[in-house]
Amino acid sequence: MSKKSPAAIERKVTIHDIAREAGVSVATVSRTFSHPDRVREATREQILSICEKHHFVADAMARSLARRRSGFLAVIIPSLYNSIYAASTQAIQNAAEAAGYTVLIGVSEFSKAREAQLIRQFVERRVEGLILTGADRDRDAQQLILRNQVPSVITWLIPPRSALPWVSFDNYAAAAAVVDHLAGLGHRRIALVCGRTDVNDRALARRRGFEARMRALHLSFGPADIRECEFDFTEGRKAMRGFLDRGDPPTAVFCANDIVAVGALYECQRLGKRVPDDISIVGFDDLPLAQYVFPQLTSVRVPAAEMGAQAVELLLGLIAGNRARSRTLRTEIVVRGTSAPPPGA
Amino acid sequence: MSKKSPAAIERKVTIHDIAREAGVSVATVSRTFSHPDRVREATREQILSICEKHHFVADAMARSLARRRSGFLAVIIPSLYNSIYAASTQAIQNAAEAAGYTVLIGVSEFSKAREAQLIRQFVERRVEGLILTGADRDRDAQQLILRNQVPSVITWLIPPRSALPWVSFDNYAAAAAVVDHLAGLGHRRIALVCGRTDVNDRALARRRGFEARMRALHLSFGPADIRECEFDFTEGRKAMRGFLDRGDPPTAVFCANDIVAVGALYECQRLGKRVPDDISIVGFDDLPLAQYVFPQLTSVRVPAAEMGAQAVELLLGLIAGNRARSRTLRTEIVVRGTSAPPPGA
DNA sequence: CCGAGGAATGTAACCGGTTACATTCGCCGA
DNA sequence: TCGGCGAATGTAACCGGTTACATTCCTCGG
Repeated sequence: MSKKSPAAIERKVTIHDIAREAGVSVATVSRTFSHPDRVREATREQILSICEKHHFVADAMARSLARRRSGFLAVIIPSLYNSIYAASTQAIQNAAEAAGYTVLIGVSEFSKAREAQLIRQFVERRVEGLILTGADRDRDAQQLILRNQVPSVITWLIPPRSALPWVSFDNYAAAAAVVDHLAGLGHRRIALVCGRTDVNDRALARRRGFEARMRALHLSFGPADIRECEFDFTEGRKAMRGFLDRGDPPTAVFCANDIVAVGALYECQRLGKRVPDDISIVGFDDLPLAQYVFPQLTSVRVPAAEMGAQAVELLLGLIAGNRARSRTLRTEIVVRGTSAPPPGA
Repeated sequence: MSKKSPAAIERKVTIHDIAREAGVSVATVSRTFSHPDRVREATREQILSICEKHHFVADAMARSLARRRSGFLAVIIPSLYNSIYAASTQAIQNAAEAAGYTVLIGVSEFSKAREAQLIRQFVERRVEGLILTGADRDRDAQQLILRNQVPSVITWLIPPRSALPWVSFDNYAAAAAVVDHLAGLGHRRIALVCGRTDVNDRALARRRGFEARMRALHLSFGPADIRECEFDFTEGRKAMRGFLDRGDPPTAVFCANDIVAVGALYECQRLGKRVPDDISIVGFDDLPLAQYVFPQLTSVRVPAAEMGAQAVELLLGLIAGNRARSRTLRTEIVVRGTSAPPPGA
């Protein structure tokens, strides 16, 4: 139907063009989209058909500016590689989408500087809300959030004391529960492999939980029983190797991350150590991966998707002006094939 | 220094506020950020210190509108769970960031409708460039891209014929190479497990490559030798079970995805089939996971990060008005412990 | 001493929408 | 017949920046 116009030179069509062609004012065109009920049906249909004809797509940036609402929510996660964040991020996406928001995803790569940069970018973009991972961040970035009063929620950690609300499970308690599980099976010598506590406050919380419960149960452990490393398969192997090389290796190893746990498991198998007969291994996160290995990995299930969804819910409340009500979610140990009583028990 | 003003009522500070306080025009304030060299140093420093004092953060949306440049690049991937996309996406992020762009990530969840919706959103946001996965998409969405002349690049697939340029490896050839590898080891009965070819044109390309090379080598195969399924561990187990239950199972199984391959491997181990002695398995993507299992998985390495980086490079060229030069990247079979000559060879 | 010319800054239009308020218009009841 | 009222639409300011062009102010050579 439509005669081809010289597409090459065609400037982007605006509501002014539409208004001119329809013989109405820009206000009417605008209303056709924003408040259709306030435009007579005949007018509306005529305008819509002209828009159709020119493939008009309204400029969301201009709209955001005029409405003083960006329509953006942002989330910052440490890594795309660890698929545990996929679950929470996807849940965030879905919940945000349902509420009409677009989600900006920032990946900090465990760097405070990078995270600060992302936060600044997001504030510049005037995100309406922000979902953060952990609570340990650059001072200026934190100030930026507070001063600009960007509604924010902390996830993956219950912050010790924070100006910001949270939706998270309790890393400290979850780690302590793993110690209970292993001690309950009869283990006395339990080692820990966790993330780098200097750049990762979630790892720190897990470590503290482990240490506290070990002490409470009068189970002795020394510096050699605790290893910090990146979330990496090879690191898990190395850590396990380190334990096994000792004169009196632990009978159980708690890896505060499944990838590391699988690395540890692999190393045991390579060295002829039977899991769980000779040594028990417990992971954390309950990634799909935990079920892919043989024997399947005992791990701590974390409510990632639920956390994401609830974080958005809380955030929407904050944006609407409600008071913040932090939420603590439950974790659960999924006992599978890598944890059993110690040898000779 | 600064006297506390009633923070609660404080409206967001704009360049007008800054200009007033500094006794200059808004143009000078704007220039202080956009063209610092065009402002006298004394003036600039005074303005900057006032900005500092009020924690002024320029509004990126207003800036985008005025400059007619959103500063957004967008990428659409099918899933966050498959960590192979993490690598390309991260590379895209880094390259885009380096060029001063912010990346919008869209997850289509293998749905054409969802993808179309994302594309529309991105066009509304006036993204300056778009990185797509595959070439099989909603007609209207495709039209939207073309008519609005959004610079775009297709990744993960070399499109059969497309108006859009691509940066990808060759799924068809890579699958054929796997057949060569297995046939070279002496296998004659080779089965395939691949993704759902109705919603995934990358899976289709792999399947076609498999079929073509099998025929070229005069290796017979029937419908029972090919299974399509989701990228899922359990699906891999089921598929392998299906093959093993037959009277004459294949001696090699090519899984066009590592997750599925690991599922297949797991099922073999569970049923007492030795890999690779009794049966060979080859995966695709060479995820980190491939090295986590025992024996380690033979798989096809795909240049995900390189693809992402080059896609951005091409995109930046397109945005700058250069002609599109599609690029084809190389894949490589990484031979590990799951592929060997068939029994009795 | 004067005018040219460049540096610094100001003026105001503009980006593409939204919306408060004003205006127009038709209909209805008094 | 007329004022009032609500629905439909128009007018124009505004969102918060950018920038072309104009203006002001110096410096300096002739």
